[in-house]
Parts: sequence; C-alpha cells; structure tokens
Amino acid sequence: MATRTRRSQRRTQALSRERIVEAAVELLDTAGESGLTFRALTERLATGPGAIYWHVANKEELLGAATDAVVAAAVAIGPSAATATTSPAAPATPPAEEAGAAGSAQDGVRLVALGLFDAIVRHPWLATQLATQLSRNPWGTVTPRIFESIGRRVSALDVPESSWFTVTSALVHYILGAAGQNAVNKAGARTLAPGVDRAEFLDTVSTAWEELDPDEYPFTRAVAEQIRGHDDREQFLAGVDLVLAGVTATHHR
Amino acid sequence: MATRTRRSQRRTQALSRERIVEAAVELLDTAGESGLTFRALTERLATGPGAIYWHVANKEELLGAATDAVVAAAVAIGPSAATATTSPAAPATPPAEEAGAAGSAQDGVRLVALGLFDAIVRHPWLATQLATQLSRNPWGTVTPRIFESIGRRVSALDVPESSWFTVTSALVHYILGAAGQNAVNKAGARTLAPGVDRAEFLDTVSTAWEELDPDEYPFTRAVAEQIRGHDDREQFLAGVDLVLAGVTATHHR
DNA sequence: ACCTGAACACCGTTCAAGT
DNA sequence: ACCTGAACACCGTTCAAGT
Repeated sequence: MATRTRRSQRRTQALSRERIVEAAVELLDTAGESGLTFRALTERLATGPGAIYWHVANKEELLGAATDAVVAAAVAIGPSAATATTSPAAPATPPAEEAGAAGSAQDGVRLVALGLFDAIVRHPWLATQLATQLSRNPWGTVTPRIFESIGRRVSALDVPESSWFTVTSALVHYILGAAGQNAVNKAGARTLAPGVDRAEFLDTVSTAWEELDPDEYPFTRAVAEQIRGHDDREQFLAGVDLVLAGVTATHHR
Repeated sequence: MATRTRRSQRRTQALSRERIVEAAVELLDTAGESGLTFRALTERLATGPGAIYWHVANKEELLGAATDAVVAAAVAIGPSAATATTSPAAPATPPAEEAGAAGSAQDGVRLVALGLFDAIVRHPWLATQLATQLSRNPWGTVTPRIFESIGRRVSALDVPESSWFTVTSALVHYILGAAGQNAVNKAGARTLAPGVDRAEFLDTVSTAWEELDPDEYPFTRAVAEQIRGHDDREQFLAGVDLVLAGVTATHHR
C-alpha cells in the first residue's frame, strides 16, 4: 500500500505558530480528528516534536488555535465565499452587508449563521471542537468572536438593550447546535457532491427511524419520512427564522 | 502519595455490559473525560482489558452507551429528580406530566429541556459527547430518544404536521447548544455549591470580556456586565420560550 | 461462554543537546 | 532564540491461553 506523501522535502519556510496551525487545519480536514497527531504534523512540517512545542503549549492549545482560525474566517466572510486556503489571520471588521436598515439586521444574522454553518460543513471536526472549546474555555477567543458577530446584528434589531444578552445567546446556541448536528459528512471528502452521498445517507437514517419500536417511538417514526428529501441549509435557516420570529413576537411589539 | 482506592477486592457481581457502562459513567463524572481509560476501568471492575472487550466493541461504543444511558434517564424523568445512582436501563414511557391540554404541551417541552439541561450540569462530559454522538452517529439511539421526547410535545402543540420536523429540530438544536455551553463546571465537583465557584467563574469571564479590544468587540464589551449576575437555568428557559414564541407566531396564527 | 494478562503499536510530551 | 530527536509514560487494542 505505502501511501507516502513525499512532502518531506527540505523545509522552505521557517516554522511559525501560524504555519503550524495551518498544517493542523489541513490535517484535520484531510484525515479527521484522529488524523491530527504530532507525528503527522512533524512529518508534514519536516521537523521534530520539540520544534512544535516551542511554538505551541500542547495539543489542546493547538486545537483551540485551529478552531479559532476557522471561526474567525467564517464570521468575517459570511456564507461559503470559497476561500481555498484557510488563513489563520482574519480582518478585524467584517465587511458591511447592505447598509443597515433595521429590518435587514435580520439578514445579517442569517448571513453570519450561514457562514458558520458552511464552515462546519467544510470542516466537520469543527462541530465537536466548538462544543469542547465553548464549554470548557469560554474565556478564550472563540466565544467572543461568535458572540460579537451575532450580537452586533441583534443590537441593530429593535430589541431593548436589557435583552441583548438573552437574545444573542439564544441565537448562538441554536446556530451551534444545529450546525453541529447537520455537519454529517463522511470524513475525508473535501467537497461532497451534494446530491449523491448525502441523499443516500439521509435515506439510511430515514429507514432506520421507520424501523424503530412503534410503542416507544411513535413520533420519530411518523416524522421519519420528512427527513428523506430535506435540504439541510433550508432546514437550518428555517430554525434561525423561528428564533427571529420569537424575538419579534416577544420584544418590541 | 499513593492514592489507592482499595476497591480491588474480589469481584462480587459478574461482569456485564450494564456494569461496565455504569462504571464508565462514574469514572467520567469523577475524573472527567480523560479519566475514562481502560486501565482505570479495569482496576475499578477488578478485571482485565480482555474481559471488557468481550462485552463492548471499543471505547467509542462504550462512550456511546454511557451517553445513551444518561440521556435515557434524563428525558424519562424531567428536571433534576436527584437519581443518586444512574441506572442504564430506563422505563419505556416517560411519566405523563399534567394530563394534556394543548397549552401545557409547552410546559412539557420546558420540562424535557430542563431535564437535559440538568443532566449536562451533573455530567459535564455529556456536552462534548452529545455533539460527537449526534454528529457522527445519528442513526444511534441517542438522537431518536431526544427527538421523540421533544417531538411528542410538539405534536401536541397546534402546529401543522408538515412542520413537526422543522420545529422539533429547532428546539432540540437550541437545547443541546445551550445546555452544552452552560455546563461549565469545574471538573470533578459532583454538586457545586451554586453560589460560590460559579459566581466567581462568571465574574472572571465578565471581567475578561470587559477587557477586550473596544474596536473589535464593542458589543461583547457592552454586554459583559449582564453576564455577571445571571442565572443559567433562567437564561436557558428564556431561550426555550423564545423559540416557542417563534413557533406560535409562525404557525397557526 | 466468559475471563486473564502479557504484549504491541502508537500517542502526547519532555529534555539534554545542538546551532 | 529556535530547533533536533531520542526517550518516557501512558493509552487503546489484540490474542493465545485458561476455565
């Protein structure tokens, strides 16, 4: 078999934290979560483990940095603007969408939400990593980044300032929960042909759900059919709109 | 130091998948995600690794079973009914809440949501594990369990059947996202005195957020103060109500 | 059928030594 | 200041052997 990528030529660029994080993201995308090892990293960067440890404290920090880089790009850009290379450094301010009427702040929320959704689709490991990062390291950079980009749009909605935190939290939580679950791609595939593997997969789940015990799972069985033809992004956006509708109904009415 | 729990007496019960899962949950609760190793399990159960592998295919399956056991108990019971011992096997049908008027289906949703929330607080490893389980194994038992218990209440709301899937998904996604992020307990503490460690922690986050760059993070800084005194459960429920309000506003109105 | 425990391949991390 | 690479402790998993 011997699938050797003969990338172990002499190193041309100097090692740097940025280059290490970049390589980590590539490895995660290519080989999945279990593919990111210091040995693989070491080979790809043509160096030794000690060198990596000089730039990065440990694996947890490396995963955090990889997550942060991808998230930064996602919230800055909006939905899949096809950035081929992931650049760890992102512009400070997101490009302004349509100059802001109060109503199109809702579109802003949708835009950021889709940006995160697409990022998770492109980088399936993000789903798990986001959960890890947000729950055991909320003082890090990842949470504020997401919070800020959603929150700005929320503050442009007409919602009393005292509710900003609650509303933003609800949106962020929905987005992360939904994006996470929908990012079910077979590991390794860079871009999945949208019609083929995916439809097959949904079919499998739908069938499995239809075969559940009728006494224990009446609802899930009843609804299994609806999963078959559905479009993930559409579904995801419908959920965002549901929350936005709740915001409108609850505040300023 | 030699902190030996001298639990390695001769085994009294026979080994079984159930007992292994139970021990795994205890280990996860006590020592965190990194504390669950086959060696620790082996010592606690007074056996060898081979014996465990006879009952369980691998670590991934073990984690899945542990997650499933805890989730099953959570959705069956509702908010923290203080089950001291986690019983992997759960009753088939959840105990009926107040006999169902259409309006109290909303209370049903709140009840299940709080049940999951509390479960994650009691078992912080659930947050990460749920994300893993749901995203790379949706044909497992965990997803249908959660889906069913929320979905039943949704179908008792007056929402057209064609929207059941969308609405249930949105609720489940919010619940998992929110519960996940809020489950920030210091690892190891079984029950945390609610007023002490937690307030200190929120204080730290709030302060950190106030010190962010004013140009990049105006919103997060503005809202940092609101995090200080807030009650997680209250916040969580407010989000559930926001989604429910959205459902009411969008459907059958 | 169920369990034992030594052994294997692999992993994250350290550190004395080099430039 | 930055990098090398051997070495260490530990982990999930296997398997021939026992009962």
